[in-house]
Amino acid sequence: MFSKACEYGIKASIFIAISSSEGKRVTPKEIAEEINSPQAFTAKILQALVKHDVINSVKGAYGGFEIDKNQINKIKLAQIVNAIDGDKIYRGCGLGLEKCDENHPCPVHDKFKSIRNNLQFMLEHTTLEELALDIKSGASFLKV
Amino acid sequence: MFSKACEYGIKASIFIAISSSEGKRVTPKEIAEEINSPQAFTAKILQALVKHDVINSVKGAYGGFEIDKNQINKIKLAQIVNAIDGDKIYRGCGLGLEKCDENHPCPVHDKFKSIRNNLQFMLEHTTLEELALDIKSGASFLKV
DNA sequence: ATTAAATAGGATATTTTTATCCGAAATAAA
DNA sequence: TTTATTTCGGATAAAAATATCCTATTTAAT
Ligand code: FES
Ligand code: FES
Repeated sequence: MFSKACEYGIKASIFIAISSSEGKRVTPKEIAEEINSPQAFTAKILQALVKHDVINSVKGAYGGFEIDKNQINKIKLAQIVNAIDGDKIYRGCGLGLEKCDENHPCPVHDKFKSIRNNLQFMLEHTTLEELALDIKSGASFLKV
Repeated sequence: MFSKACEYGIKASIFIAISSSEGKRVTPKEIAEEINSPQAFTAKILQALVKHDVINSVKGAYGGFEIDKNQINKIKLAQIVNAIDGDKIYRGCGLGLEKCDENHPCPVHDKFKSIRNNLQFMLEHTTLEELALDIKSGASFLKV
């Protein structure tokens, strides 16, 4: 469904959101440990998220990654997925035709489109805040 | 969403279904042309579909691939996906946790599960026959 | 200024997926 | 029986995704 890079990106963002809500910046090392991901690869993904203004980075000593506290309830999963995997989830054809086109649909277009719309709606309406809250309360987990 | 191999497998199966309904066997060459896929790679996928009893192969001159005429309305997309990509679509965690587990859910488990269930239902209820009919009538397309 | 800690980013390596190639085995027709 | 055609299956090759490594740059504290 999502690429590994995207999975790491989502989990990392949730962890950064939690830390930022507690006023702490975090390093790629801490993040990788918390979400059980390869550190250097995760660092690359964090760069992409910074470039797309999902998270913020502070260079130098006492630096790290953070998210503006009052942005946490505004950031949607869709932004993260879009920053890393692009919009091929929405634009691409489920059977690999050049593009998904109402006027030249593949055999599963209608059925696929409805599922994809559900996915899109979910991504566009799920905030980092709600996911972070579930982690904090122990209702969900970032690793194992 | 699906692997390339799976996309080719689905499109190939639809084309074989159409040909078989007209009493014709087809070769990997014809299939690859019809679905715009790499021939040798497609042939490998056809082998997997044969092994999983989705399609039938006849070796030797005048041989090729076919589907038992009165099976076309019984074969579900789920069988093809399962033959090629396995059951990781259903079993796997959306965020890459070791397994998708109600008692140890990832942050998107609930939301993801409902979408995945829709997908599963769609795959388990869509037959090769209905997809083949749409191609025949010109309502959908296998390439470009 | 110097130092230590941190991100940025290029280069490279590994693994997985996708794709190609070729010879062996099977089969129908001549 | 010979030949032509076709699937089967193993061995590679190429491309993409994932992962690692190393150096440069930035920055806060001393
Ligand atoms: S054309 Fe294939 S999903 Fe729309
Ligand atoms: S645990 Fe992640 S989808 Fe179920």
